[in-house]
Amino acid sequence: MQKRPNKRRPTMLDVAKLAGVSQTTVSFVINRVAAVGISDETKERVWDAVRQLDYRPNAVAQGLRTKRTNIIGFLTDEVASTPFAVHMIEGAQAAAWSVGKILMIVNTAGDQSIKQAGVEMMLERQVDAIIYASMYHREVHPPPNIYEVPAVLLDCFVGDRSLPSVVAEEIQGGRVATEVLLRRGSHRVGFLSLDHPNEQAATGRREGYRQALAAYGRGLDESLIRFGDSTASSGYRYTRELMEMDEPPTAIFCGTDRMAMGAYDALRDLSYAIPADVAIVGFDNQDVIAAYLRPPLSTMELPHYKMGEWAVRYLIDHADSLDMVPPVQQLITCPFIERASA
Amino acid sequence: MQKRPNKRRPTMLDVAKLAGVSQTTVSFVINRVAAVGISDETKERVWDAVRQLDYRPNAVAQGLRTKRTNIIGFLTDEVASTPFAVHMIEGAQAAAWSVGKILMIVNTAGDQSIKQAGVEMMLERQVDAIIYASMYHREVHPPPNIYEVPAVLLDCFVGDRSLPSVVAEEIQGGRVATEVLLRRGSHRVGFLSLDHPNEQAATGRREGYRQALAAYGRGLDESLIRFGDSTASSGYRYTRELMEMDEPPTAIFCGTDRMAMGAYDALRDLSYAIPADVAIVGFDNQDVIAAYLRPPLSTMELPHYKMGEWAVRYLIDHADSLDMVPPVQQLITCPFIERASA
DNA sequence: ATATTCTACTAATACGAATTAGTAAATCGA
DNA sequence: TCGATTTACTAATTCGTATTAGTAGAATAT
Repeated sequence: MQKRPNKRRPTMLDVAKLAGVSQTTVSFVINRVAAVGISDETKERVWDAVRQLDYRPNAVAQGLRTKRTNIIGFLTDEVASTPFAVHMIEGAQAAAWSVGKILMIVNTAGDQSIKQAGVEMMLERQVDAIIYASMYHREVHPPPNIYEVPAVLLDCFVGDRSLPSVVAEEIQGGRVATEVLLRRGSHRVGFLSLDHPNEQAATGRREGYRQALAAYGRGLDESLIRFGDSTASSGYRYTRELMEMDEPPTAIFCGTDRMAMGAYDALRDLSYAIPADVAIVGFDNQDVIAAYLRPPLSTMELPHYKMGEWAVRYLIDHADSLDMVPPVQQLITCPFIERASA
Repeated sequence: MQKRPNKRRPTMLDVAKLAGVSQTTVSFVINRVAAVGISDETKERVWDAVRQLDYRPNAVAQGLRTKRTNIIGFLTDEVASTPFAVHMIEGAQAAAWSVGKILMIVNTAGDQSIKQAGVEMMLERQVDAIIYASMYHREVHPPPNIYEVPAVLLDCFVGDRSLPSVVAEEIQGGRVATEVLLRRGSHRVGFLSLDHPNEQAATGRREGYRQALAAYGRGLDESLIRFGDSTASSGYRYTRELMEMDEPPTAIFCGTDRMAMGAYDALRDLSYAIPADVAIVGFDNQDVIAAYLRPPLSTMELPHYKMGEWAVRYLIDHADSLDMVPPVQQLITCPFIERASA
């Protein structure tokens, strides 16, 4: 049986009585209100009573009175498909915790009506702000009632840029990844691209690839590019295609680590050594995969944790001034994680 | 700029005025209090006013008055190290959502003092219940104040069984995994075991392995067992060791999918075919890995989602009776996911 | 000595909803 | 036909805290 004491929790009034002062005084002491004079002796008595009763403030009552709940709503779409993106939640949670706030999470599983209801529920619960997170960088269409409260978009953005947002710098990531490959002397750099035409995660990395090539005075050779989804199978298939060309690439930039996982298998089946014959750079730095492939995968890290942190910090620092300034569109750099594949 | 309307949200009193009734009546209508007679016509007027003003109840005020917040606290340790375990959160969230409740998540990053403070914060916020989740099955020591509120342990348990808990049936999982291997005729089944002596995830799977062997009339051959941590490197090293024995195993039960990932590499390096030469069964059914190894990995699924669901359902169904019954220790079966490695 | 300013508190109220205890008018019962 | 019900509401209170507006009494100023 659960030994749960059923006695009513003490309130400020209980503390006040025990300390022989008014509830008002208790409130002043506990909240360290400086503008009011309370003798040290009284303060001591109050704190003693607090300790004796194990008094704990009722955050709900506080919330009602002050109209601040110190709760930040966190709305996500499909976490399932991208478990590594939970680092966004971790980052946000840590940042919130460090300033005494807490996250209320609703996972909408990609269902638009639940999104709407999710925002609605958060508003009912008087969250101080909302973070609307996508599990991969793309345009989103949050329910309109999100504008009722300070909000920031995490790893996504709205078409009219009417909400602040933090996203990964996909273009820079794509560029750096490609440059790493180019720099080690590969003249033919293949590219396994994500095929979603309207998602930044796909288009940004592609643009970065193009820019790097251009910086090295090369044009885009369409025959070196393949489009697929973010799976190992897709990576396997297209890597084989690439390597079975007359003049196969000597390096491949894989749009995601999962594709890289497939690429590894294809190269192994075709007896190519990594990185000796073909160098590989991935994207995402997905735990569980990147560090454990053999050889360990060099890849671009998606700064999920940092983005999560940034989102809540921004909310906390600019809660009041949000409607005074144009919504920031923040980019977070993707660091290159060097391992052994390039 | 964020187009955030600053007008005060309407309260019940505003609705009441517009509808020409008392606040009490509005409350009765909105909450469909049957015991009180309200004419249909009046109800209509109230609902009209609600719609006109876009009235939305203030859950904080409700919480203060009713002493139920419909918030369930969810305390986790290191999510980071086991991203696939977020399915527990998903399951819990979905179950909560389906009955109008919501999750408040705090990630303690394994720090005991934060755990304590986390529970404290949740109690301050008047959560209706707390779920204390571990990212892998083991004994835990939750802060004592958790007993102040209905609580259940998720993928963990306390030594004195004083709290209800849901965990994966590790023994059954280990047994089934081994039986699958035995059934296909392998006479020598190797085992890559987790080396944590006091974690069920380790000991349970080991015990299952032993039971299966016994059921087939075999004893434990210690030479076929290796102890390592849950990484691909560890899986690689010990699989090589096993396969370089005089009489190598013809099947290997890997304590985790990550170990299996390493085992695949080792077998490939030694030119053994999976499953023809060596059959493999993993454990966890970790997304991103299991389905994408080549050949796809047969493995035991850790029923994270179900455990998460169970936890909140249990809390909801038994909230009042928790202190009347001995704490349930619920086991959830690990299903075998057949793919191509065994 | 008296008006003024401090010092150290307290009384009263508000936050937004739920709920208990009524109440006026209509309906019923015999 | 007159008291008893029933119907359809409303007034007042409560939840636990923060905050504004006071208020005695002591210290200071003039």
